[in-house]
Amino acid sequence: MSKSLTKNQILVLDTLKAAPKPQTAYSLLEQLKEHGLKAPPQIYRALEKLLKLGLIHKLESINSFVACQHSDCAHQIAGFAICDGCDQVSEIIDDNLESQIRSLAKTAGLVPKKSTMEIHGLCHSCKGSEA
Amino acid sequence: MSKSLTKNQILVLDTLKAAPKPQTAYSLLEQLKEHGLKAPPQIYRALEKLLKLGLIHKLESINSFVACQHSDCAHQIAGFAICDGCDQVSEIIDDNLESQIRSLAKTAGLVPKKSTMEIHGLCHSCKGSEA
DNA sequence: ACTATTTATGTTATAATATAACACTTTGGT
DNA sequence: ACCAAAGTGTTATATTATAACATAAATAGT
Repeated sequence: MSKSLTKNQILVLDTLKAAPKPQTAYSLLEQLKEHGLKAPPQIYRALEKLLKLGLIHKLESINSFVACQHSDCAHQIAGFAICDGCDQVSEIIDDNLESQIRSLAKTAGLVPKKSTMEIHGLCHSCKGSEA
Repeated sequence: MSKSLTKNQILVLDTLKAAPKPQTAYSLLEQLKEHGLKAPPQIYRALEKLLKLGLIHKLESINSFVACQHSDCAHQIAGFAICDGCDQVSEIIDDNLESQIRSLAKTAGLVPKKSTMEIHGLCHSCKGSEA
């Protein structure tokens, strides 16, 4: 029943898992050309499926994708801390965040389905080496 | 000293203020053609300035822009509740959210600069009229 | 096993979003 | 008046994402 992934989906997921930082669809395509992938839809379709499965996340603010750093975020609400210096991203799962979001949604009269939370800034190491 | 806005900036801001829902750069351009605007950079440049002034916000998850619903969000952290049914957006300013974000950033070892928080779902009215 | 249905594939083309670069003008400060 | 900073108009192009179509593979129902 736990349908296994297809070749393209595995290629994309493995590339994301191996990447040190978020990748755009086109950078994935570039890397996967040597594996026979040729056109954007092949990437976008795999990404779409992986997103639905909660195996990867899209960072909306930088049009990029990362592998989920936890086992499976299918129904979790995650936050992301993104360093604008080195592009390092950490995924934050936090119960408070989740309840906070529910409460905000309620205040706004919205039945929440999906949410994105992305914090940009500088990590300590990049902060240190500023001009 | 409080530099006033230029013609293009005012056009874009007024259009956003008058809009019932978030607008893309290109829909703004379309609407402002009758006022003489002709090319994307004219819109994007105005948007960039208005963002910097905190007079508008960008909704990263839908590549769209809204006028700030408060006086001036220059240094505030705002959340957005977006109805996927009718595109209605409400802007949420919440002290808890702000401190939550600071705390998450701290946990991730990040000095925060800017953040986005967007909740998608259905408003009560759209929820009611579902299939 | 056969058939229908769904899901994925490969491909070409194009849509939608955003910026680079350049020549010129306006604005504000001293 | 002069300089510097910010804005303008314009053309071209980069980047991100999807439509559409023909085919193939996997899944499920009977």
